[in-house]
Amino acid sequence: MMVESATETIRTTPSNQNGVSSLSSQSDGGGREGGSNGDTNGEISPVDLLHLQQQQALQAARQFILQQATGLNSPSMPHTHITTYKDSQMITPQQMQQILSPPQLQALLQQQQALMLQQVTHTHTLTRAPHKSPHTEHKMIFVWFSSSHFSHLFQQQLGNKQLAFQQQLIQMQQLQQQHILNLQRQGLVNLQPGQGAVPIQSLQQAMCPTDLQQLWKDVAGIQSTEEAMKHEGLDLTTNSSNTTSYSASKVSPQIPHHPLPNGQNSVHTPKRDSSNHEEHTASHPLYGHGECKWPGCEALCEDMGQFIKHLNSEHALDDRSTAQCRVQMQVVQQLEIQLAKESERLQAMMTHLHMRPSEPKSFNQPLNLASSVSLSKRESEGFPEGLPHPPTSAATPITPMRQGPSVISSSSLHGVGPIRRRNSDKFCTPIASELAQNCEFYKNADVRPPFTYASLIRHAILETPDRQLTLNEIYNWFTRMFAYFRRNTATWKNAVRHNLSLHKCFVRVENVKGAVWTVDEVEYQKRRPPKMTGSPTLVKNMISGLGFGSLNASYQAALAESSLGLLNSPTLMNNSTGASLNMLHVGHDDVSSTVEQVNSNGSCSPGLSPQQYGHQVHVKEEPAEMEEDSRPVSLMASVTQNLSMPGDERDMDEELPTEELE
DNA sequence: GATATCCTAAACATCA
DNA sequence: TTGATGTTTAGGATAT
Repeated sequence: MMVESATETIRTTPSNQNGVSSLSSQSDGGGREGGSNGDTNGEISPVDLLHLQQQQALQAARQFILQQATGLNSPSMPHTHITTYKDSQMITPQQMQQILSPPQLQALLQQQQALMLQQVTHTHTLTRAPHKSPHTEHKMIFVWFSSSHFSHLFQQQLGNKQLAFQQQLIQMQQLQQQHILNLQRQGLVNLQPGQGAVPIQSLQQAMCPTDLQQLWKDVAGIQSTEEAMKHEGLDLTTNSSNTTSYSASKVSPQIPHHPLPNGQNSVHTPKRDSSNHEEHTASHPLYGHGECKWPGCEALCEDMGQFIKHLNSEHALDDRSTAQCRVQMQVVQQLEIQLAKESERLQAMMTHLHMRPSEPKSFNQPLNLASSVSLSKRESEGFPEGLPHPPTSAATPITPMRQGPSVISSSSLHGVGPIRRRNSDKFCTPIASELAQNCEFYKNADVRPPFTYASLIRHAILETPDRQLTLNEIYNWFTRMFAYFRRNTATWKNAVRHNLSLHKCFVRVENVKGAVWTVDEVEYQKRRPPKMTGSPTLVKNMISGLGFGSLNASYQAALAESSLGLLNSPTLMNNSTGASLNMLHVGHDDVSSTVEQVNSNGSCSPGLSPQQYGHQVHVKEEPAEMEEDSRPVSLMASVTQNLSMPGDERDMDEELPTEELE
């Protein structure tokens, strides 16, 4: 048996490693793929991209020269831009993956978009005004001044005065190369020597999505500068004749030029208050919140009419608009490519995770699946909008990686299982919600649930209307809910029996139909170390600082908030009566157990009175008054109870009996 | 390192 | 006698 146990440990450990490695590989792979995207995809010509880059470099250089000629001291000397990645707000690919959720995925896509833009507009940032935040400045390391073509042009064009600038460029170039080499060593950039472009994904971590607008502005700024230079007789465009120009003639015919505002026929009433901006947004995708949504514009327009005028005057068909449109098109294309790849990866992941079909085992004892489902729904409804909702069906699964709850990504796949997962099990993982959300996953995947046997047993019992189960029913619940428990029968059944006998919280009751097991919540809560008592900050820190990486930040916040709600409740904080209050150890099995109990026993079981939650018949060794006090420790339920019964004072933390476990 | 918790394994008892 | 159920002990692993 020990051998079996050992092998099991070995078996689960790799699953953990696989999970981690999959995370890593996913992220890393994404980087590689992203990098190759820009190089190999057929929709965006690498030549075009390179030309675009060169053009941008030239423009930046022109602007730089202009500043030099006009005595402007460039605020953006190379050394001011090249910063170490430690300075940036980088996160590791693993971290990024762990926190990845649908909304975050959206942010990631935006990063992709920003990176695309950066590839096109990076160089001009060298001349950026000093007001630019350092966070953005550090991203300007990837420049393409190394282009020999660029240098050659400068050799021809620049006079003696510009030679100094050229030397500066060379220095910049060297610094950039050094930095790229450093990045290569860090594995952040997969660059071949002499390769001009940096893989998009490699830039990902150095790019802040919030700079997207600024980048667009910068694109516009370059164009404006170019126009200004033309006016000042510094037009160098003729020297870049062999580079891709932004002129309309160079734009591919299939490029959907931005619909000209001339054709707008939906001019609305000229004056509208800001509350109607959403309507405007709906009427024109480039107008919203009283602003022009043209990339990099943000011009304020009071109404649609003004916006139309603005659109006609500022964003007419010219070189700049065409270039911006082209860039935007590339952004979209890149996003589409990336989305396709991510979707494909997601599909592969789901296929992998569900490739093992659940065993065709019939369960002849329905165990309140309906209530479980309804509970699941209620919990899901309780999730903040935007939070990832785990799979509710095997047919439409969501990759566990995206799940906010820690079940799969941080626990199961990490191979810790129900065993020795105190952190998540006690403080973070709401069993009910986790099970509800990942119900199908656990039913189908041979993944060990990250809960203790005691927690699972308790949940199984509390899930039933009468809060009691026979041993066999508990068995069935385990096998029904978890594919993992459909094997290793002897092991876990023994463990179940062991837990039932060992823990005082499980009370054996002689019933009509035989012996059933119930849960003594008081005892169950006694098991919990009196943690997270008092300080809301402590609660939040505990929740957020326990290292369950996959736990969505919002989800953590939600949990913390729910806990805070309880802890901040004056009525709850000023309790004083005895036993029931022991239940309010908010720590332990879960801040969760709070949530979990809410769902299991509180609002989700309308037909069940609080008293029913406790032991019902022939509870051995339990004081009669216990039955009344052994209500669920649900935070919400407690809050509700306290609100509805102001006189029912309960002590939350004080006078908690010391550990008398076992 | 001590302690607590949890898991696993196993032996044993009871009962239908 | 057998299997299910229940109790208890022991040891290892992990986290605090």
